[in-house]
Amino acid sequence: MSNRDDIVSKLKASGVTPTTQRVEIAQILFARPQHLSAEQILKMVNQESSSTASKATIYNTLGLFAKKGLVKEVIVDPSKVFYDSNVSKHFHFYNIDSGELTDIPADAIHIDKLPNLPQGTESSGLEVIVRIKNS
Amino acid sequence: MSNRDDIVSKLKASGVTPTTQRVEIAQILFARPQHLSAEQILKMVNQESSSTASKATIYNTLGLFAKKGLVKEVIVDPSKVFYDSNVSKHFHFYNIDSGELTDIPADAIHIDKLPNLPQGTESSGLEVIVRIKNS
DNA sequence: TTATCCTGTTAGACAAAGTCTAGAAAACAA
DNA sequence: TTGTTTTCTAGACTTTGTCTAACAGGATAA
Ligand SMILES: [Mn+2]
Ligand SMILES: [Mn+2]
Ligand SMILES: [Zn+2]
Ligand SMILES: [Zn+2]
Repeated sequence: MSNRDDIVSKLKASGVTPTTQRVEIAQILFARPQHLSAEQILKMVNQESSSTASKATIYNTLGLFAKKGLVKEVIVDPSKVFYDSNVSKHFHFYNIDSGELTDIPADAIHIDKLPNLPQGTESSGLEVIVRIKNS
Repeated sequence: MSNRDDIVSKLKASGVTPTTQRVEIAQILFARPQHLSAEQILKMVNQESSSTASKATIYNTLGLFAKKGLVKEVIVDPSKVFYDSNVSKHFHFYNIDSGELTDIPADAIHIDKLPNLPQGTESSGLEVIVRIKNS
């Protein structure tokens, strides 16, 4: 998924017009499963890449990707959102000392008995976060 | 737990000097199990109360209460932290449409098989968030 | 071709949450 | 009381993220 044509196809398949900026951002994100903040992506686009993108475009694009299901927002740190390029079911360790976010495979946690949702609502995602600290 | 003396005892028991401002904030928080943001508490202290407190004191106090285990920070909304006056084990629904945070009793979810923690780390809390939306 | 339209990008102003600083006020100890 | 420490405070500051209004550039119509 690091090939430029694959990225373009992936965006098209999700109904996202593959502009220069979006393809740049997607190439960074989809190079491998990872957790990046908007600020990190902004820096990466404007350092390692040929083309550039503004802050507004970074946020617009990440919001669009999230809406289209291409990335998942992970909210574990009050100071910034992480964008996760792995959208398959999995959970997270969050190291509160280092700020490091790491994956827990879906099959490493088993949840039986989920509660009934409140009236008039439907599920929009299940999150499990194991906060850890250095010992 | 709405009695002023009880609040003072509770703070002392946790090693927190019961100053005027801390007792005010604690009275609001511990009146019942609830989820409040720093801004909400700031407003409540300066409207419904005899004494007042500054923004810095609200944040200092909430940080202190969290460190002493009197409240639990709940991070589900990227724009603000919720302070939970219920520190016993339980989980949360977060309605992304309304911003409402509600409790899931501990016994409504059963998790067996928790993953091994990464080397050199220890657990600091397990969070389960069921994101919901209005249907 | 040229005008018009539409979508996306942009700089930078703006908003909101939270942190920090330096001085004032309380609380405390002797 | 006097000296010492802790707490409180206003407001400047930082950071993340949003908004606006202008602009670019490709598609399309005439
Ligand atoms: Mn924020
Ligand atoms: Mn509960
Ligand atoms: Zn992940
Ligand atoms: Zn709760």
